[in-house]
Amino acid sequence: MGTTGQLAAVPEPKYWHLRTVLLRAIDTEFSTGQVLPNERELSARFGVARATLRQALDQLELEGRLVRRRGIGTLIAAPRVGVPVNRHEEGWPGTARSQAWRTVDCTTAPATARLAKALGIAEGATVHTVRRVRLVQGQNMATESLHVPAAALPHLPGFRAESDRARSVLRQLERLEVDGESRAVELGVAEAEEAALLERPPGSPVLVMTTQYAAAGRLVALAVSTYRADTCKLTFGEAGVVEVTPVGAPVGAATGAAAEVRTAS
Amino acid sequence: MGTTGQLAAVPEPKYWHLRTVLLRAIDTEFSTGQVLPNERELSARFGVARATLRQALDQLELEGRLVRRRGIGTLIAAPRVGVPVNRHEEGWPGTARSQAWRTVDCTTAPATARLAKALGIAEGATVHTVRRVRLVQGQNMATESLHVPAAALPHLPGFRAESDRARSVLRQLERLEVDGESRAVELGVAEAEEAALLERPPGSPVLVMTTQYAAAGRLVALAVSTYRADTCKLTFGEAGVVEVTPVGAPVGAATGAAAEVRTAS
DNA sequence: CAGTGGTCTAGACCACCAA
DNA sequence: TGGTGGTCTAGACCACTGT
Repeated sequence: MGTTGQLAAVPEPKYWHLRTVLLRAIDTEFSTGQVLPNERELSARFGVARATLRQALDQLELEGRLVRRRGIGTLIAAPRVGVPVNRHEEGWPGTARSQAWRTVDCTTAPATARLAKALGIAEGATVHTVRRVRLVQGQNMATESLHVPAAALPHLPGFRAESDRARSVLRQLERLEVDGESRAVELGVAEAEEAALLERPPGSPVLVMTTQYAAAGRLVALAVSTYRADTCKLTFGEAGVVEVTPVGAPVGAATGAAAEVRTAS
Repeated sequence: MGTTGQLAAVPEPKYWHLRTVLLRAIDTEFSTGQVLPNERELSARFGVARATLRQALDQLELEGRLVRRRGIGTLIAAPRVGVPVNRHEEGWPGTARSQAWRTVDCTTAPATARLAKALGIAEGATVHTVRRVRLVQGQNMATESLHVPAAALPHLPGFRAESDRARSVLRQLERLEVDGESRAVELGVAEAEEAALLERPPGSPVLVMTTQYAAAGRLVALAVSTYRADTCKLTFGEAGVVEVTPVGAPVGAATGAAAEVRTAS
């Protein structure tokens, strides 16, 4: 970024060209955690309006390359964290490192039309909903709403305090023999409470993962998880693949490198 | 949207409030394919600058609720298409409905440092790369670069024309007994050629899926796929889950409904 | 051609943070 | 308090679309 940033007259928009220039600078002249010059200076240096510069920064932030902090500055982001979303590794309550999840609250209420349809139950049927937050490296990385029809948990003890009920629901769920899950992943934005739980402003991009858990041919749970898209990379592992040794290196070792192939090559 | 759009003094930004108002209008007063009033009229109606209105529309477009077409207008988007990304259903070359993929080109070249690391092979080793485009309902929904070390395809016939070579690589790949795959999904933006293949402007959000295929303990292929985030919802099915009948409805039937649970309950 | 969204500008003020 | 990013404005011009 030593140049004064000449922006030749090109057919592509200025902000896109700017993004490219900045991206190269990030890759070659900066490292994680460093702060970029402030927006007013950058826009002056490149001879564009601040709004145009910000459009370029918006792109780079969406790509997870920058983090902007009000009052602080614009920093180079750390590479995205690979977050395993396999039930047997992380997702299912109580399994192994389940400390990663922190229960926020738990409600028991009749299903709305929407929820009933998604769970394949009658509208108004009782459903337990556990909201949780997933912590990765001490950071809130995801929120989840876990919906479980009361009918799927026949042995649930009677009324309890909210935190106890949440525990009970999760424990009962563990005992079911879940024999399959089907998932969907799409792009979304964090709204009010969700955004607050993720410690991000409303409108922040998230990866929305919808998981249906089946046991004995029945749909026993529906989880809707929202992962911070800026810092997360969802990884779907298969037990069969991990730990084998390919031509040169273990498959696991290549996992990190694989995601970087797309850029520049 | 009958009101003149009073924007009370609220702690939240105008564009976010606007988004909420527009979202409700979209849900209640418009249907797929309808065109919204133009930006200048909308901004006047809500008493904000056009740039502010556009910020709200940007959000709704990111959520896949709107489609903006230059020269035409802003339309209500169709619900996202669920795209199966299971190897046995769609992903693997030649399997079942493989007509869905159209080969763009095929190159054979020494691996760059980056690619070599991701494939676990030596830098400079020969790698076949097949670029394909995935068609869903006649639309280009994804691009893919499939990297295969030449060493993994010992029986590949000698030199051929490009299109023939692509076919050969895919066919050889089918014959391998792939016994596992591991995936990662993250948010990205479409760059130049990629954007062109997806028929979207540069900078459009995409879901980047990185898949490693293993056979006999070796990493035999690396696929980097970019799916249009505006119109795609990636679905990961499991053979075990589909076609069972839960309490009220088949699991499959609930798949579409599940994704809508997040909004408004 | 007239109408649409896409880009860009120059400036203002606000909310937040560190010192 | 001074500096940062976040929001908002009013206006201009461009690129693309259909008639």
